[in-house]
Amino acid sequence: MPSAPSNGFIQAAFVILQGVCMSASNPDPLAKVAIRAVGDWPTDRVNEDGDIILSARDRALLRSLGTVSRFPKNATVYEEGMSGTTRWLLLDGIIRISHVDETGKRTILAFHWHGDIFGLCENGCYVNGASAVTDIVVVGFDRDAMRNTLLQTPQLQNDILVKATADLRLGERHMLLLTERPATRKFASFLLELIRIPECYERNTRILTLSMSREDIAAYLDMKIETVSRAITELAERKLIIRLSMREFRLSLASLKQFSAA
Amino acid sequence: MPSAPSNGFIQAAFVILQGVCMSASNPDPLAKVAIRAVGDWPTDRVNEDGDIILSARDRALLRSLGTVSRFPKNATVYEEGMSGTTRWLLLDGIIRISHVDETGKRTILAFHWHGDIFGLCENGCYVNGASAVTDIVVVGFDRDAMRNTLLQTPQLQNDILVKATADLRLGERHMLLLTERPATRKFASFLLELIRIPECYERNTRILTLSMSREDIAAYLDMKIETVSRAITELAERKLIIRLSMREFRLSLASLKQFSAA
DNA sequence: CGTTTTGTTGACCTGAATCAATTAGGGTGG
DNA sequence: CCACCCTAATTGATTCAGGTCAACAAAACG
Repeated sequence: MPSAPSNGFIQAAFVILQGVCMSASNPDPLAKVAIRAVGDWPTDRVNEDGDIILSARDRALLRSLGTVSRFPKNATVYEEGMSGTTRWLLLDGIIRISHVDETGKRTILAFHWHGDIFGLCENGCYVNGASAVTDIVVVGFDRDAMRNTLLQTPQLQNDILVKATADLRLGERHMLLLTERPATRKFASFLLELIRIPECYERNTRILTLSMSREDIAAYLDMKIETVSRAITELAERKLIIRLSMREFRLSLASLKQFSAA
Repeated sequence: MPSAPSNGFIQAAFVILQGVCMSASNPDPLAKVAIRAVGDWPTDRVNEDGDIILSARDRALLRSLGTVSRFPKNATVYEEGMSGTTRWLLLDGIIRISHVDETGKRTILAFHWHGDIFGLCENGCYVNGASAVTDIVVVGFDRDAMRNTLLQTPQLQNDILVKATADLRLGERHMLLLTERPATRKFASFLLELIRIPECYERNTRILTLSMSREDIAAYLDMKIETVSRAITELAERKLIIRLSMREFRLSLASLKQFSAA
């Protein structure tokens, strides 16, 4: 059976959480099983939330195949270089995927939300680290069991392929973000990426909620926290955003888009 | 039947090439059909060249499904925003995938070599442009025909999924490259990426051949051509590379790796 | 409340962009 | 084969956006 995480540290986090979180939250987290494909897909494949439409049978398959774990904010799901082949599906909360280079600089390669799959490995080791930005609920799948299942359920495998393709596109968008300049424009474009995530943006009130710290944003955009801070200040001065709190802004969507495209 | 490209310009390039190149090269280009997954994969899935091991039946399927086209150096396969849903498999030569932003800046999101698949689209339009760095041979697949085929051949679909996963990793590596600094170190790491591509690097002689211009390199690394040039000069001065010609260097692998990790 | 962490602001400095001038190659036709 | 042209690449001088270092303010936490 798949994968209670095999590393001692993670084991601990897992066990602690069984106690800490389990009671406080959804008694059947697997009810939430969904795979999300951000982007523009034919409506027969993806519902209005961006979730790929799974058959009852495929949902049941995923449920039977996976093992649920919970981690608290800032816990490590796995570390870079750690051996392991579990693939993870995020049910709830936010994950950051990060890489630390030889000089010690940390880069965040992606944030993930519900319905995202993560856990890239090479030679049986994770190539990046994954840690929780907020409290999270994940499902772990044994890589080989998953592969065997996919080979027997072509439609589900196709859904995963659509997901991978969507993630390729997201990677491209992140790359383009990294090359944007000046810094304020880059940050504005980052905000516009976030409004695509329902968990972050309330359409009616136009309130965007940053769930991550300035440090995480800086690591995602390849900037320094001071520069992020200055970018926020400049956008506020130009009245493109209104600060409601440290991590909540009301956006002037049209002007932001115009500024971002300038 | 799949997809002679529907756009007039491409049609023209295609037709011209039927005459110009067809005779000068492999009479059966489809013999080369292969899908490549760069990275470290179990040896039962990928051969020593990095090509995914396809069954004779799956290779035959791909051949029957695809239409071969040829394009000369610098020709456009498709333009950003162009409508079309053909997915392409590159058989020979080098392709650049590029995006032009609102300010006119061109970013190269990827270079592709034999065995790579390209042609991401959203809402029936290509999200980036693809053009030939060298003369190329490609196979075009109709998206829907391809999808139907994949649903009926789980093993082939799994191979494509492995390919997509490999490309996700390549995207991450590109992202990390973009965040490297200073510029000379970034460029050194770029050279180390290229030695993974058999077409670019001759192991015995340690000669690396850049098939693309300084301009392309700059667009891929998010630098200016002057900065690329200065980086090359610095690496040569430090004796980490020896210039053999404008686009050929002999590498001091160990010192380059050390420098790149500094 | 005091303490610690997180975020902001200011002053200064540096590495890459910019602008400008050459130089080297590659291709063409005489 | 060489002279010419045109493009690609290099080098130099200067500027500037963002990094760095340092002080401070504002939340979060116990």
